[in-house]
Amino acid sequence: MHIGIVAKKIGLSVDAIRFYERNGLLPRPPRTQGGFRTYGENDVETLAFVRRVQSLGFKLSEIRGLLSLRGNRLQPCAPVRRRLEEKLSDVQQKLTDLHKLEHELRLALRSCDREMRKRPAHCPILREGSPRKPESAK
Amino acid sequence: MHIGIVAKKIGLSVDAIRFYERNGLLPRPPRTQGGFRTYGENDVETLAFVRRVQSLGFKLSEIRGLLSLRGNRLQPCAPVRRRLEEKLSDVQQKLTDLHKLEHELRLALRSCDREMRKRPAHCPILREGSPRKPESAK
DNA sequence: CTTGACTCTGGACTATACTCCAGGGTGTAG
DNA sequence: CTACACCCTGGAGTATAGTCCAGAGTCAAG
Repeated sequence: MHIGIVAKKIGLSVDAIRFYERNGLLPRPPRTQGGFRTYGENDVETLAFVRRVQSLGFKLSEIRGLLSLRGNRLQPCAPVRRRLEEKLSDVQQKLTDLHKLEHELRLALRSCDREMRKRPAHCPILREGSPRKPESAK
Repeated sequence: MHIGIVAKKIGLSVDAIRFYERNGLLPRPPRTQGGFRTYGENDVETLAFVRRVQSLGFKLSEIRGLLSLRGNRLQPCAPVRRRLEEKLSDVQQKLTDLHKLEHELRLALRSCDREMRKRPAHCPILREGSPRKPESAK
């Protein structure tokens, strides 16, 4: 299979596949005399695996680590589990942060609303520190 | 005030302040004969504002927009409100996405756990597509 | 005036995950 | 054999928010 076929099969760009190869996410495939890459089914599966764990929030650098586990004859669950747990706790941290942010935004909106009813042309958010004035006093 | 003092006051690096200036987040201050930037209190306030809205999740490019509102004599709440709402809905979208991701990760962990009890050396995550084998059949 | 701390500019570098390009070569159907 | 689609390499570019650097100049105290 030439690279374009593989790209179509898994919904990646040709460039992305070559990029993965350069970055050690896909082994260097055999070439034709002319230098064209020739892929087999297992390459397609590798790429599918990459996509899947990427959708679980793993970065390419982390996926490299997973792929090396995958290359062993024994495929122990434990290290994978550990990585999944780490990722889960990252996600939970982000959720916490975003919840806080949501709260902050709601507070800001509320302060906007209160002020808008009274003095709609004096936004309390904007007035936290005012811009350089044209040299009025002193 | 020289740049270093301002940097210390608001907890930014000197480089960051110059970076903000280059990117239109801070007006170009007057200079000494020797070319040193000289800042006033309003610059400190502007920078404090930048930090604050940044902590609300706004990017520098968005902050530029807010700053231009801030420059008006009238400081209408409505456009600020609109931006806050947009940001809130972005955050909510991200929360939704992350919740989904959390769910996916839990599923993956569970499938790992089930398998680990039975065949601890055959991770189901890794086995979704297997690596290139040394040319066995065909 | 000397010294030491500070500041100036311009440009390169960081990480992430790719995309896009030119200028050339290859594969294959007809 | 000729098209034409496809592929090759290497390098540049994208967005984000800065950091770090060299080499030079400046400020303020003593």
